[in-house]
Amino acid sequence: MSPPPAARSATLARRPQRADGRRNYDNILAAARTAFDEGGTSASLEDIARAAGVAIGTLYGHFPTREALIEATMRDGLDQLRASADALAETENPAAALTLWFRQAVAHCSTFRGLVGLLATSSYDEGTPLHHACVAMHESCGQLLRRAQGSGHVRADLSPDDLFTMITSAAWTRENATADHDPSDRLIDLLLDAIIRTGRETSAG
Amino acid sequence: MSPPPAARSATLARRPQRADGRRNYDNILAAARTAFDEGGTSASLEDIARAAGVAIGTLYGHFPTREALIEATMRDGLDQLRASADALAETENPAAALTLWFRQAVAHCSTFRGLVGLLATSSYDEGTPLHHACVAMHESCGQLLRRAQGSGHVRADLSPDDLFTMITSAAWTRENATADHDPSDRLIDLLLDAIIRTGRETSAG
DNA sequence: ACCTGAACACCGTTCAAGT
DNA sequence: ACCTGAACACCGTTCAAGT
Repeated sequence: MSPPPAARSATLARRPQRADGRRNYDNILAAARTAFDEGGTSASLEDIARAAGVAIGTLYGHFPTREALIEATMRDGLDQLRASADALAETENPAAALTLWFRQAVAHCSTFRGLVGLLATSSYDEGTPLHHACVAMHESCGQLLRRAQGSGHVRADLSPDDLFTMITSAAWTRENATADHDPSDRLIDLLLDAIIRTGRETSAG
Repeated sequence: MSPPPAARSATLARRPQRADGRRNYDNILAAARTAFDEGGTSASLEDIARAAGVAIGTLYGHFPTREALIEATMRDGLDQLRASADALAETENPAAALTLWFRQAVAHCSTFRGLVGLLATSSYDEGTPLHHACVAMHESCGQLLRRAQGSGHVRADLSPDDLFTMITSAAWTRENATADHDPSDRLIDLLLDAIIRTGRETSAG
């Protein structure tokens, strides 16, 4: 009765087989990155198609929804973020690993204006293109958090979800920052201060 | 050479003198509150005009920009928030006053989806309709913060701007919450934990 | 398998004409 | 002073026709 697994990811963009399709796909993605970078995730799709040199129907053929296009532009970056968590989980100082990854995660989530809002709503909404990315981020949060808590440097009552909320709220603050005034770094310091207890057991508890 | 004070607030909506205009103004405001409540601050202005029983031109006549309309729907609420800060500044427990007002401020800033984003960008952008509200909030932050810091219950390196950033980030988190999952209360607790030091000097330091 | 662009729907905003 | 609604511009989205 339930839909096959493929149906869940039916809205996800896939790089086409044919050479001309792949070229268009890549051009649209490149144009989208530029447009989202300048105008946020609500940038005009017609402008993106025009900049990519394709008809608007071609854009929709590859990316059925705006969110699918956004997801595709972020896929590599979010894969990198997960890889970074895996690598940091092997380093010697769990608290330092957590704080470093926290800052990386905030940077990734504030890549485009509007992105973090999508991440926040995708987190508990299965079937959205960005849901998978949110699950991956939760897993990375848990991975680094458990180790940091095990070493006694991070308050034990903190959940991966708490960490995710802190990251997205800081990313939203950065998203709204201007060159003149960016309170996000200070907010990150305050948030990390709230959860990290330095100078406890030095290492292997 | 600089424009007269009136020019600054030229974009602010004013309740008209004539009876028919005042009736339309009030109807538009009521319709806007309903629409923003349901669809966020990007709700259709044509729908609002229709619900208010006026032509679209009438809406623009009273509220030259979307932001002016949003500001008008929030004016009373934000005045109340300032009055609440003034009242709480007279109570005996400065730390309790600060935490209580913090929660009230978060609630006000998350009245409509999209509002807090406007507040964040209006904060350092003079001439926007909501700038005055942001200045008022900063003043309330400073008022309650100074007293709480004076009593030794709040870390001394915290600025009114830090507090404002914390409030908006929590409000954004609430804005994106669903009935199933609202991490904003927990985030508020973590943020307040980060700045409040309970059990120090009990009262008059 | 993929591309095209006309067609439709919808909305923001302005403004000349009205009372 | 205030109201009206047609007019224009712009964009999202679909789909029949093409290669």
